[in-house]
Amino acid sequence: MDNRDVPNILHTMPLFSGIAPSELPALLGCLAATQRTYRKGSYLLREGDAATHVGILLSGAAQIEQTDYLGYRSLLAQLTPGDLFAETFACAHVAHIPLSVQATAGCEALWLDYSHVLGSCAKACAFHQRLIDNMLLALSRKNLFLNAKLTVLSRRTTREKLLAYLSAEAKRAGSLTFEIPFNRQELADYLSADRSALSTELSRMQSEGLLTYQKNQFTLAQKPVQ
Amino acid sequence: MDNRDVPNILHTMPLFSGIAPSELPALLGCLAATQRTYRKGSYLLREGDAATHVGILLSGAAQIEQTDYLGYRSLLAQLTPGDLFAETFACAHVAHIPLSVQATAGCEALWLDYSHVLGSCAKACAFHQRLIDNMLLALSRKNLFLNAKLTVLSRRTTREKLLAYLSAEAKRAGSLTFEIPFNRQELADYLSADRSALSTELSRMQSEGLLTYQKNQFTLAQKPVQ
DNA sequence: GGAAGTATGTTGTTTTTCCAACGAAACGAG
DNA sequence: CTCGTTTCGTTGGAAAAACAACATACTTCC
Repeated sequence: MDNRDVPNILHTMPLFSGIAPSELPALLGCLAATQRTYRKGSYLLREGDAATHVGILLSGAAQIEQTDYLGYRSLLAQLTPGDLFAETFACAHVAHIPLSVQATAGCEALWLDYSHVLGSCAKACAFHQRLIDNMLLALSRKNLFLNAKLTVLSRRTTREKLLAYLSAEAKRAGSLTFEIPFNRQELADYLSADRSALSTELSRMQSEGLLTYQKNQFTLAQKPVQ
Repeated sequence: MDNRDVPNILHTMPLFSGIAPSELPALLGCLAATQRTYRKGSYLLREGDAATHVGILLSGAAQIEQTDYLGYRSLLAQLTPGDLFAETFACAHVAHIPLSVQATAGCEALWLDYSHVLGSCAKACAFHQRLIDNMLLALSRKNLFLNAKLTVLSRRTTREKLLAYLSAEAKRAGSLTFEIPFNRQELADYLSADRSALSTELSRMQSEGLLTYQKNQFTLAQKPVQ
């Protein structure tokens, strides 16, 4: 792949961080990278396809869908340029992709052969190793994110979910006072709860002295002495 | 590390799968592996420790604990011999471990320096690459597991959680009839629901014709014609 | 076989959440 | 400033889940 052909967006992707733009063409060559264009409505991946490649959305938009055994479809994610997809299945040696990726607009995707990602190239290039590091980084970060969300969602009541979420945020901020990146509706969605019930629970907790808040700024009360 | 000193359990660990027992001593040397013994009650890792190493529990038992910002402790996992721990933080380049690992019995652990895991060794050994592959495999498998659980837990009602879980199991089994690996209490725990409410919901769904079950064997009804 | 223990289902009550609807406050555009 | 829009809190009734308590299998172990 010629230097001029390397899409700009790759330079800002976490997957290629630490790799000089000048090295990218050689690396993409190593990886047997191929680029394809898709029309709106066409499929980048179909359920059952072999999980041999890692995809990168370069431009346009696409969405990930899953169909359960009864035929009900659900939307798992919206992809925007720079997003990686299908990487988990390639890494996990899953034979067949259990979901579909459909273009919601005309789009372009770059495909990397996972066996080339993993197998060190004949030239044993240093940036190849960096790529693997970045891949491990991406997977483990996603892991941490999923774990954090799971810790919250495994609580049963809205109050417990809130306390789990807020104390995690306090720990991250290193302070009992902190801001959250969600508005009420987004927080309710994150906690899988109803927005109005969430509002009610929050004001109840405030009246009980568990916490105080204004807009997105929360302050947790100290742990009561036991 | 001498051949005789390689703990047997390593030979059956996914992390070392595909690596011949005869190669293990050299690999462990590459990785600067060190072994330590811990007394019951002592800590293998304390919150705030640097995340530079990956741990493997060789014998005994330990548990992973987390303390939230208010000082409440919660138990995250019980470790048994062969379990990997702290690997996500090392891979994710998290500076400080946000949890503690305490020995619940006398135990032994093997520590691998993550920078050695990643950096290919001077000898560019083939089994080193296999190790990285295994690490990616482990992380992505965990990822798939967390994702599956999250898909279920993000449903709000017990009925929706059940349908999400059961249809995922049906898809995995490739049949509308399948067995689940949980008893009722375990299923309730997995779904973050109450066992008796779960039982009630199951029999209600059966009476509505959504599914049938005996013990752990479930059969989902066909999707109703729309 | 029988006793003890475990797993599952059932029932009625209490608690919590959902839902729909509304009002107040904040915000932005014209 | 005013009008529309969005966000947030509040309310009351409906729905769902939790909870406690008990009944009924099914196991296991002696």
